[in-house]
Amino acid sequence: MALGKDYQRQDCALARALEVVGERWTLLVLRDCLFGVSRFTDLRGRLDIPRAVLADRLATLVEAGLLERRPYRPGRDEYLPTEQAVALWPAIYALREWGERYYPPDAGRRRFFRHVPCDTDVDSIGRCPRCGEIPSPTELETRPGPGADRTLRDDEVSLALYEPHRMLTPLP
Amino acid sequence: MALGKDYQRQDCALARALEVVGERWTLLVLRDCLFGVSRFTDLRGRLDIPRAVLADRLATLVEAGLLERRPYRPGRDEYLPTEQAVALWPAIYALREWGERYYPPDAGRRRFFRHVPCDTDVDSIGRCPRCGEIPSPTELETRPGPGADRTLRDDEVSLALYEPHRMLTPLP
DNA sequence: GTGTTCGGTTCAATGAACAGACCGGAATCC
DNA sequence: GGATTCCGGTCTGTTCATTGAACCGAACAC
Repeated sequence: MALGKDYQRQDCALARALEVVGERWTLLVLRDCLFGVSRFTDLRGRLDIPRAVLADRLATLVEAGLLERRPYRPGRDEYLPTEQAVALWPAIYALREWGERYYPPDAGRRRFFRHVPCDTDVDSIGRCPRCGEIPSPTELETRPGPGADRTLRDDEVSLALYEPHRMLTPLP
Repeated sequence: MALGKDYQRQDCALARALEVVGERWTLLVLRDCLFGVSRFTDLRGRLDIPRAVLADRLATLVEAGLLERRPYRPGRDEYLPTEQAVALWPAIYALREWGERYYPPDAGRRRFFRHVPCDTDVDSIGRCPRCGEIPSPTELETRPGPGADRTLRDDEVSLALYEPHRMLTPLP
């Protein structure tokens, strides 16, 4: 979100949320983090986002408590989603579903999410039709649908996501 | 969303959705439209948004098919949410809930939503505990909670929303 | 040592957001 | 019917975020 990332004088939970995750790129970064992407270079490879902006968004998210920064090798850090970021999944999923519904590819859905314990795809509100629960992403596996365009991206992360992948597990 | 409102080369329903509703102010405008606000001046009074930006967002939303522009008097138009905008409610609600949970006022929740046919408040995933359904906003009534700050705004719309109000009915 | 990759920071240019002035048509006041 | 007000914008100059490209230091790889 551009100029003035805050919404002063808005006594509203939505405005508070958007102050944290409403900036450009932020939700896409979080989506990838929930998929299991954690390194600067991998995020860069998948989102065509300027380095400076990615660095800024990651720092903002760490400060806001959505990501935890942790070295995975001396001098190299990775960014892992906290519980607060995981709690954002229903909102991300709802936006996804809306986009999938109103802007569908000709070939069909772009992506599916399966509730692993029940071996069942979740429905349009993110509920598992079998157990009736709304699973956390930790219990979901994602896989591409017929509408996925496999020619669009050839970075490592996107290639890995053309196969089924358990969410929140390291990628690629 | 600022500069470059599109996300090229992202084969992803979330990116599609954010291209439409991810710009700054857009979700707040839609939230108010779903509450029942429809006129330029009323939106201006409640969101401290520059006129030019509001005009731009409304035009964009009309073109995208989320709002319908309709004269309510010769020369004066109002903006009414379409079904596509109503379908965005689960996403807006999920973001709201996340904000309400992680950035709560000391006094408690800012706002409640009641499923009118069941006379029951919906839960954190927007479900009515009584009937088990996820109601459309057409069946919801909103009212302020103990965390609402009644001193913050004194525009007509906000004053009206300090009383219970059926969503999608004209306001103020 | 030399080269490469990673994870950034710095920089100038672009363009969106902002506050505030302006403006035209319709209704209202007198 | 003439002046005024209100509504729904547009226009203007300034501020600030985003962008792409260049740069940079630390850690390996050989």
